[in-house]
Amino acid sequence: MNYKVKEVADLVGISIRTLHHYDEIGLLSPAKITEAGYRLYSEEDLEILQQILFFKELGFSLKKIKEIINSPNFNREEALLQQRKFLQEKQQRLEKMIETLDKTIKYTRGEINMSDREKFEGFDFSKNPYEQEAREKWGDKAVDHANEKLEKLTVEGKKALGNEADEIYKKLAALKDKVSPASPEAQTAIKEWFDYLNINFGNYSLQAFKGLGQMYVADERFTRNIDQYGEGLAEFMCKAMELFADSNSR
Amino acid sequence: MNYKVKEVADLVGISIRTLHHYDEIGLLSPAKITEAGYRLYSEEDLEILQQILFFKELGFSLKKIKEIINSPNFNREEALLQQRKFLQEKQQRLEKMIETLDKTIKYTRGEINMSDREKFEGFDFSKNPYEQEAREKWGDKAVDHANEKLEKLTVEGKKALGNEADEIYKKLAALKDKVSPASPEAQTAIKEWFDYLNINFGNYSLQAFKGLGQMYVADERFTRNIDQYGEGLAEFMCKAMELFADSNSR
DNA sequence: ATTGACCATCACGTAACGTGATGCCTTATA
DNA sequence: TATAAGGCATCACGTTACGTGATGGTCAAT
Repeated sequence: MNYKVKEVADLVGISIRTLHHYDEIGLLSPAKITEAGYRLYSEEDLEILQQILFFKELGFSLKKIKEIINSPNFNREEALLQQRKFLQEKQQRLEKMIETLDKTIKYTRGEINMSDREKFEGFDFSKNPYEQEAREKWGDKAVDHANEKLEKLTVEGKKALGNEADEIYKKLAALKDKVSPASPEAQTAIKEWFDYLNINFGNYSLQAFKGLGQMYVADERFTRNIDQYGEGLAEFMCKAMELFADSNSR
Repeated sequence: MNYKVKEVADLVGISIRTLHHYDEIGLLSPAKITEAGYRLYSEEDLEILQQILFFKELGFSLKKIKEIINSPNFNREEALLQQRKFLQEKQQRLEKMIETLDKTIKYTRGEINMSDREKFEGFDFSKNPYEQEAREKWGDKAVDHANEKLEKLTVEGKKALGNEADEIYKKLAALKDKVSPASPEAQTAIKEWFDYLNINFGNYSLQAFKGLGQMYVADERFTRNIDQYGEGLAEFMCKAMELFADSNSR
């Protein structure tokens, strides 16, 4: 049920260091940690890891992957279907490269002629060709949408005093240098934030709330907006939100 | 006829910086440089670049690629055929990943069950799976390392008589003007050489053995050393080694 | 003669780990 | 039950393959 680092590494064919790294950057943290500090990965962790590796195969950066799987409108099945499509496209690219290769072989034998352009058909090392499409699905539009609201709450909210969000931000900004994210004061303020979001925008699950917090630090646009209330506020909130979600679930 | 950096970059789909980088590390330097210092790439340069990118697609490091295409026994057509094979293997890996993906989709829908092992079929992010094979074809550090020792064996071996290597060299030197490299006598002596190398230095594949033979004539230092036992011995051995490798591999 | 697109060379930055070094944990075996 | 081997953890610095400006020369067209 619970895998240790080496077991996971051997099972999926990656290095232990890679797992450490993913933990470090918060991309994939093990479900449990023993008293001795050993990482224990659950079956669900494995499934997230699978997702991560599919995206990696497609050339996404870890940062992007993190954004995607933490996106509020990320959907497992949709992602899998999308990845299927991408993998097929990649296969076609490979097919084209093989054709180019075949032509080149004939060319070196002097059997045919080949233009310089033809010599590079199927090649595309420029940019990740899938990113644009993925961005439309999970990235900017969705994020922008959430961000728009947030911007109203931060930038304009600053002017519109008496705004509840503004008050909460200020309260948190004042707390962030004095107490830890785990402190009762911070957790109380974070609960206000949680309730505020649930009243004003759809309903946030604890999981989604935690994900949102991670977005605050993962996505620059959020970070910028939030940090207007004080440098490091985004990070402080992220931690507080995670703690809040973890301690209130189960 | 002559392409400037941006033209190459656009044609191939890589960045200008990449070309600069390849020049810096001596992987691909332009055929010409203008007075003003502009890089001008020839058609041949493009073909080398194509080779480089094929290898890159297969996950080889730039260092490895440099070693390969500078290897004395590098052969353009052979490389292309090898790459074709590798690309096809990669395609199959992708195929497997897609199958895994399909299974996973069904699995998330609860239609089927899936073991943790199955969830990662087709994955292999561990090591470059093609490197081993390429290593045998074009040789690598391990071979180079053994070659250093070999050099000592030829130079110093002459003095340390009774040395087995010395005996084999002498036997071959005596044969080279009397029989052909394909003769049973020569092949028997060459087999002794092959066994000797395998006993004394790691294990030589037949491919590596053949490559080593080609090195004897391609690299002056080897030629000089070997030919101390008799003019033309290096060439004789090269042919004998190639025949030995080809007839024993089937 | 000037402008704008292109070229060059630093030189520092970054991503995704690799690679020890050092020390605690655990488990099979004597 | 002791002990040794193998696994795990955390630094912390190294590496690969470029990205990203900054700064300044070059060239063809206006």
